[in-house]
Amino acid sequence: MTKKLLLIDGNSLAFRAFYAMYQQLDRMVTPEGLHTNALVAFNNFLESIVLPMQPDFALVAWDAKSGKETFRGDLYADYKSGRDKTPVEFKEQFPYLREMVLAHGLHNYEQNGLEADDIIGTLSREGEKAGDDVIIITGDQDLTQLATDKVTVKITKKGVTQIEEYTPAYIQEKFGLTPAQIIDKKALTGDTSDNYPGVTKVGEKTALKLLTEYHDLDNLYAHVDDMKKSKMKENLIADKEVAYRAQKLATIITDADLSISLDDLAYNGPKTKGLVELFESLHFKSALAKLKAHQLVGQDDTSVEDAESQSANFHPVKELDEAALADLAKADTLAIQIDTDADNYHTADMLAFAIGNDDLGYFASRDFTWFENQTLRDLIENPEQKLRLFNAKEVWVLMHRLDLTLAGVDFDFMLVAYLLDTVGNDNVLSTLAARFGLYLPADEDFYGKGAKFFVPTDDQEVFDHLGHKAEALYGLRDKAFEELAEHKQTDLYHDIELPLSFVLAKMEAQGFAVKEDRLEKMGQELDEKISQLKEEIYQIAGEEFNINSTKQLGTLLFEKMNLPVIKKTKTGYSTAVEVLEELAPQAPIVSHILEYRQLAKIKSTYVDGLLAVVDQADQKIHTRFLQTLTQTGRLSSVDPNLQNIPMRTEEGRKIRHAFVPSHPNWLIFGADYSQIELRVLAAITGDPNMKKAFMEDEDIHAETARAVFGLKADEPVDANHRRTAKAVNFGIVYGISDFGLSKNLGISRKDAKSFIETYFKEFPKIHGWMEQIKEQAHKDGFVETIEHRRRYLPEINAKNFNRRSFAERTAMNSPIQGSAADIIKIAMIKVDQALTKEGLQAKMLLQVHDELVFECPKEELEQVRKLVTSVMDSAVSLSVPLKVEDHAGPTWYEAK
DNA sequence: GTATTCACG
DNA sequence: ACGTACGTGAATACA
Repeated sequence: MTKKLLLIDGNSLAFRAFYAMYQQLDRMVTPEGLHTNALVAFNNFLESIVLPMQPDFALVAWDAKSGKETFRGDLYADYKSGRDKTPVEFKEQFPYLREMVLAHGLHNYEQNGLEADDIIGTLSREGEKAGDDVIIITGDQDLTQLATDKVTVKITKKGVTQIEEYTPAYIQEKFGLTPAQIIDKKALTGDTSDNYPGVTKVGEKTALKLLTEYHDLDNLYAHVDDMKKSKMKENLIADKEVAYRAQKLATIITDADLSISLDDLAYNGPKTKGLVELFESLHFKSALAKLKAHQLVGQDDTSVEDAESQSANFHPVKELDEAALADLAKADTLAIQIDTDADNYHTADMLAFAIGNDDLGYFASRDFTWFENQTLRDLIENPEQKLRLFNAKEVWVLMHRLDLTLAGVDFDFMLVAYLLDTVGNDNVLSTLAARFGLYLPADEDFYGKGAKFFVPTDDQEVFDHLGHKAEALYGLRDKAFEELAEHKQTDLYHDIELPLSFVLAKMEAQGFAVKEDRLEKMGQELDEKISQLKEEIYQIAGEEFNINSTKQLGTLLFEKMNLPVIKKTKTGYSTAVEVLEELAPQAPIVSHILEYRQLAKIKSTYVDGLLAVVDQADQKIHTRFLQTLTQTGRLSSVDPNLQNIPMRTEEGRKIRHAFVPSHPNWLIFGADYSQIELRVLAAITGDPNMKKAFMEDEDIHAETARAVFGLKADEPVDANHRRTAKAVNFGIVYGISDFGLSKNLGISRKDAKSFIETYFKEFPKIHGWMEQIKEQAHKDGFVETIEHRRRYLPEINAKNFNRRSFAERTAMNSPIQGSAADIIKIAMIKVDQALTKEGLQAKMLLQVHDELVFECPKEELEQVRKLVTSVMDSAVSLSVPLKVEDHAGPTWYEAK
């Protein structure tokens, strides 16, 4: 059988790898200070390109370390000179690249006096002679000269994992040249990157023309005297020696004397132990996780030698039976895992569950009628039996669907992992467990994703998958709690996040009642207006086009109508609102487009979008709050997002008319914190001027205007001053920059800068805090909220100005936004407890960052109002009062 | 899958 | 000199 020989151009690929991930250079550093971007990309290359090839022989060729001492350097002193110095961040990765090659089961080779090309050239001819199929992988087009019917040259394009295949036929098609002519083309043109010249004034085009006519360099010079008189002819004759020197420089050696032969290059697959050690030393968490998980699933074949069988460390997983359940029912502590076939646990099908602990073992089943069994029901509802799981909120809702109330949760690994590190959190058990050195196959690998989702037909495989997850959860608890304690986050977890997850679960299960007919009627009215606008737009444009396409709209406005280009995106013209608003006075079509956009958005996202997710069983919308997603501690809301229902425009706000109480004679009640972020800022900075404004319950933006514009205490503040001051306050909360403020206010950067300076003079402690929090971030690498919620800022010390600046603004914003999030979370837990304690029927439905929405019987309104507002404004004790405003009405429209 | 736009706090 | 305001999710177009 034909053997496969793989030859890799190490230097050119490593170089590509380094620059492919150059943007991430600052982020990819080991604790020891080693940059790993090229290593990561090179590893991806080896895994995704080399591994699947399964060659019989494989070699990575490297340039000799002393680059100049090749015959090419002797031939031309300036060969490859004038190149930029190799960055140290790249150089330091070289030794590890070679180790990586070995660990992946390939061989390294380099030889004094030779470049990687020459090694590859020589071995490719040897392989060809031996009848092998030869594959060369490189980032350098020069190697295409080696292509033959048996030798394919693969060149990476864009990074190192996308590849273009060069066969002689493809080279002919693409360049119009044979592989040998590629050398002669360079003889004529020279090579700027290797810094040697060709014939004067001959470039790509001329060379191609000459080679088409004369085929090769020798033939060209044999006939050069017959050429018509021209400057080019003179140049060719004058530079004949230069051309032949360039030809030699460009020719890859194919008969070098190497101290290895093909037989030394046998490839037997990756060396698992070596890879594990390397990945550990390089802190390649995800590669390590993948590797170990791979072993666990048992997908390893002979290509992996001495695989340590980690799966032996897991208990066997048995099918649940009565006897086992009886034992489990007596246990104090258990881990539980339930798998579903989709993310949305309100509607997903439950696939299987596993339960157990290290003493009793792990048991699983695909039969959910087990949850009709009283022993299991009692276990789920018993607060004394401590459960360890992943995503308590999800499990609560799933149990709720089975008419059970989950109790006794002690350890929710998803919450804990989020609190420990929001940055690395992906809400996936397998990757989070890997951070603790515990390796599991990922659900995506086990089930597949999207259209390829498939539950293995072998139940035992499924039982193992779930059982191992349960066992991982059981084992992770102590170590994870220990880290929580080190972060001083134990209270944050026990007193805030864990109780909150049940409050949220109840809110989600409760749902928000929706009048579908109101949405439908709005939809019809919108449709009419939208088609009218569409007609008018087509009329003015003089043609029909897709108004939703920014590309087509851009062509119309900026090419056909020649309107001025205000802003560009990376793919073309920007047609965003601020651009269109600026253009509107110049062309009447633009205001029509703006109106069309607004209405189309309302129709598609809100009318159609919401109608599509109304639960037909109860005419309610059940969102999911993501509790472990945002970097600041806020919640987010999906499927649908009920935290961005329109409010700012009347047209959009009407959507809220469709959100109603779930019972007749009930009301929607909303309570929101007034200026919570600025109050938090005043409290944590302790700035006396800002605190005073809040303690005296002044209009904060007006007071800011007085301070910044030097007005007297009783002087009236004009609207413009107040607007400016408000923008400055916003800017302060976002981590101010003069650029951002100037853009927002449409003023010069100089003016913006002077506003900020005056602001900091008037509120000196705010300035002091801003400086201090940045310094702390630089020192610690993270910032914290009032409840010790932590946000790491991996780019706080980046060399790249943009990335570093962004991290610094984040350092200022996160403690403010995050502390506000802490406060409303505490309030939610307390409100929930108080409503229960008072025996009220009112239900909390939504949280929108600084606002809570309830439904309650009309008769309860006054009591609920007092209870909610008082709990909210006393949720935490700050040196600044919290203020709560409230509204009530028959629909959500009126309750804000 | 990425980019753009726009809805909210 | 650098060139961005902070935090989200969903719809649509387009490759």
